[in-house]
Amino acid sequence: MSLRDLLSARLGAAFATLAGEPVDPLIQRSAHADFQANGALPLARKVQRPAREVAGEVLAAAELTGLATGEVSGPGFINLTVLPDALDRMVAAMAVDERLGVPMTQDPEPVIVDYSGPNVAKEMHVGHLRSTIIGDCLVRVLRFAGHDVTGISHTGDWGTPFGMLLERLVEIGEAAAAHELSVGDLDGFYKAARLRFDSDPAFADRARRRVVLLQGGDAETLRLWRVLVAESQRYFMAVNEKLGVLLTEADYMGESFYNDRLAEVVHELDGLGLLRPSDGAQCVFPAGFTGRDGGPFPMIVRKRDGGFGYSATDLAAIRYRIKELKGSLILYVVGAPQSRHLRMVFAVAGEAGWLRWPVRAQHVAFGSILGEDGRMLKSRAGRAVKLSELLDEAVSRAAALVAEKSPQLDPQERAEIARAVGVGAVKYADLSTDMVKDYVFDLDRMLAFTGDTAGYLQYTHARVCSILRKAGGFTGTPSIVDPAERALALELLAFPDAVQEVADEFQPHKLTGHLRGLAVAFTAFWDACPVLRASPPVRESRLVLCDLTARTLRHGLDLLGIHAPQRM
RNA sequence: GCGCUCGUAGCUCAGUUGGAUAGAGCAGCGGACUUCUAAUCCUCAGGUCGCAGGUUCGAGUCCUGCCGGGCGCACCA
Repeated sequence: MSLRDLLSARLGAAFATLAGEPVDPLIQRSAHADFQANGALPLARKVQRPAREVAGEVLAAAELTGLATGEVSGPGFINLTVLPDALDRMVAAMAVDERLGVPMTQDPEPVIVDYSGPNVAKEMHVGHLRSTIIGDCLVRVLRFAGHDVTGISHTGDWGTPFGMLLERLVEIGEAAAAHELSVGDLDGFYKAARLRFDSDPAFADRARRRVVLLQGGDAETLRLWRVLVAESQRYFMAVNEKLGVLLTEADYMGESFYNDRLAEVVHELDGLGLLRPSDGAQCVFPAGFTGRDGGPFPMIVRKRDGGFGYSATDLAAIRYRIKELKGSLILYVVGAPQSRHLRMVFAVAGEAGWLRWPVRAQHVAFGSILGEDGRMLKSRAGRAVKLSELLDEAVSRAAALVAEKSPQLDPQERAEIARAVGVGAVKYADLSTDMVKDYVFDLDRMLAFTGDTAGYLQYTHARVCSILRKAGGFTGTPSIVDPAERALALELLAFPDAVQEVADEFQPHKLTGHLRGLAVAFTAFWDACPVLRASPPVRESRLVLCDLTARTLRHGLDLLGIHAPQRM
C-alpha cells in the first residue's frame, strides 16, 4: 500500500465512523504539509456543521500513531506531516521490493488493446506514432499492474484499394514490388498505383476486376495479396524494432481476418431485428445518433452493392474480442476523429447484447498531429513525415549531442545512447501531454534535451548510476533527515500512485509528470546532499535513496517504453 | 445547422470526483563548475485561466449562453 493509500485508509476509517458511511478523505500532496485531506469540507456541508469542527473530530478519531501528525488548517483542511520513522520504514520497504511498491491488481482481467493499426502498402506516418507509442505504454502499464493484456494491431489489409495495389504489383513484377516495399518506399508504391488508377481507364478496369477476384477468393490473386501483406508487415516490424515497442508479428490481425465472420455478424444482427434496409443498404440505427438532416444516423453494415464496409469489420472485431478472446476491457487507441464511429460500434455491440457489463469498451482518443501551419497533417495531402525518417533524424541528432558531450565513451556505446535518447525524445514528447489535445509537430522541440524531456530523465538516471558505480555497494538502512532527502523520499513513495493512475485512467502523461517531479527532486538532493563524501551511516542511507531513484526512473521509463542508459 | 473536442504566462503545456497564494519547461534578465556527470542548479520577471452570467463557504474545474480553432455528420477506411 502506498503512503497516500495508507493515509487515506486511516483517515477514511475516521471519516466513516463520524459520517456513518464511507467517505473519501480526499488526500493529496500539499504545499502546506506533506499531504492534505480535503474530505471534511464536503462532509461538513452535508451534515450542516462547521467544517473545522468536523475536521477536528475526524483528526481526533483517526489512528495516525506512528505514521503522521495532523492539524486542522484554513477552512477545514487536515494537514498531514509524515513522521520521520514512518518515512524511513516505508522507504526501506520499497527498497527491498522488486515492484517498487506497485501492487498487483486485486481484479486481474483480460484486457485487449487495439493500437498502431497501419495500412498495408502505405507508409507509417506520424499519425501512427501516437497510437503505437500510447498503446505500447498502456500495454506495459496494464501488464505490470497484473492484467492479462493482449495487444492487437488492427491493420488495414483489405478493401477496394487493393485492386489497384495488386494490379500495380502485377504491372511492375513481384520482385520489383517486394523490393520497393521492403526498403520502405510504401508511399511511392501507393501513389504510383493511385496515379495509374486515375489516369488509365484500362488499369482502373483491371483494378476493379481484381477486387472482385480478391473477394471471390481467386487463388493467384490471394497469393499476390499475401506478398503485399507480408512485405508490408516486414516493414512494420522494422519500424517497431526502431521504435522499441512490444508488438510482435502475432499481434497483427488484419481486417481480412474477419472476412469469414462478416456474413455471420450481419445474420445475427438481422436475427435480433436490428437490421433495417435504407437506400438499398443494410443498416443498424443505434439510438441517439443523428445525421446532418437531424434524422436517425445509420451504421452501414452491408453496402448497397452487397459489400461489407469497415463498420461490419469493426463489429465483427469487437464481437470476436468479447466472445472468442474473452476480453473484459477493450481499449481502442485510435484518433479522436473516429470518436463517433467507435461510439456507434459500442452502441450497436451493446444493442446486440455482446457488450454487456462487466465487459467494457473504451475509446482512448488522441488528438491529431498538426503541421507548423496548425492544420491537420494528412498522409495523402502532400508531404507526410515518414515515421522511420523522423526516428533516424532524432537518433542522428542525439548522436551528435552524445559525441559532443561524451567523446570518451566508445562508439558502440555512444550509438546505443543516441538511439535511446533520440527515440526516447520522440516518445516522451508524445506521452507527456494530455493526449486528447491536438499536437503541433515540432522536431526541434522534441529533440531539445533540456527541460521536460526524456533526455532530462535519462541524464538524471545516468548521474545516479554514476554515484552507485563509484560507491561499489552498500548495506545500509535509510534515515531521512535533510529536507532534500525528505522531498525525494516522498516523491519515490508516490510512484505506485502514478502507475495506478495510468492503469485506471489510461493517461500516460500522469506518469511522465511524476517521473519529472522525481528527477527534479533528485537533482535538488544531488546539489544539497553529498553522497560518496558523507560519513558512513549517512552515506549508506543516501545510497539507498540513490539506488531507489535509479530503479524507479528506470522502471518508470520502461513503462513508457523508453530505455535508460547507465551512462550518457 | 447538429454533434464531439479544445481555448491557462510571449511559446509549449500541467493543474487529481470543486479546495488554501493558478504551477512547470522553453525563450528573456542576473548568478553558480579546484566539489559524486553543468544534457545541471539558483534568482528575477512574466496571468482579465476565451467572454458573460449562474450554482456556493469556495469555480481554471460544475451549469447556461455566446466567441474562436479543430474534427465529424450514408455506403472510402
